[in-house]
Amino acid sequence: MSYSIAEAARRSGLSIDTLRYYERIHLLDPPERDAAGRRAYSEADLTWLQFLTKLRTTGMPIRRMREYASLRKRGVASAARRRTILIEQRGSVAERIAELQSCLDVLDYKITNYEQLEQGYSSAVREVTA
Amino acid sequence: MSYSIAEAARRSGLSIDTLRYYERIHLLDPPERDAAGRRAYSEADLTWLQFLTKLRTTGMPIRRMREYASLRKRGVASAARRRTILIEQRGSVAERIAELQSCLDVLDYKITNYEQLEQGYSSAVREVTA
DNA sequence: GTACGACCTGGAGCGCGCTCCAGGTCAACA
DNA sequence: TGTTGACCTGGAGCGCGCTCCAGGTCGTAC
Repeated sequence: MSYSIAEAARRSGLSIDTLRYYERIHLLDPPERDAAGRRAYSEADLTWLQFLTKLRTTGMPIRRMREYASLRKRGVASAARRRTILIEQRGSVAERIAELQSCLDVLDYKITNYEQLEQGYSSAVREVTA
Repeated sequence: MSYSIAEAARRSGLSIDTLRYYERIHLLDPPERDAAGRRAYSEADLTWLQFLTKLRTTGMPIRRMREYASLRKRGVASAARRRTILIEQRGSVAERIAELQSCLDVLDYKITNYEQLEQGYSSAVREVTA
């Protein structure tokens, strides 16, 4: 089973342009081509794309994804290095979550203030007009 | 008490250039100037900068921060609208946290696999070489 | 009085991650 | 046979959020 670029885009959630772009920058190996020279993405290509989008969502820069991609081509020998990259990324995601949590607290505090203002608590005015 | 731009940068964690940039794009009202025409940031300026950096950390685009900033200048009348913006942002932060959590799960799964590989579980090879 | 360092301005430049475009090929269908 | 539509290529362009630069002004220290 293989997929046209449109189908691969639909399934991966990336745009057609982005798929070609990822190939150009060696994030994705060139997929097979059909008789007419059109890209035919394999199941494995899609799995890899899915993982790439996860990495992207974590905020991993493309340059780092490329490093990971190139290590992957070197097979099992590169497993330790790849693991290190993932562990680092896990750390940075955890940090980011903590950071967002703290922002969430600030937002909650502010929102509460606005609500108190709405309810006529004059003590909230100081905060809201600050 | 007022602060030089260098001091304000140090305290806010933003660069000097960024402070001037924020002023230029009306995220920050022009601070007072000292006798020599140099910026003199007030305590209130710093408080606002601190809040701005929180918003930025949540991923709020600058255009939206500008909207918030301009509402703030309109005083209490704009409080409801500002509250709405913050509530929306809280929602998007919560979503983002959830998304990151799910990425964390994927990373953990992958990392576990790499560790099993290291320990000689051949069943992990399939995953790692995929 | 001159050297220094912090600050000023307007404007150009940059890195990132796409996104769009022109001009072309090809297979399928009316 | 002609038109459509999906796909191709190489390369330019874009929006974001800064970041850097040249050339200038001030106040202080020697």
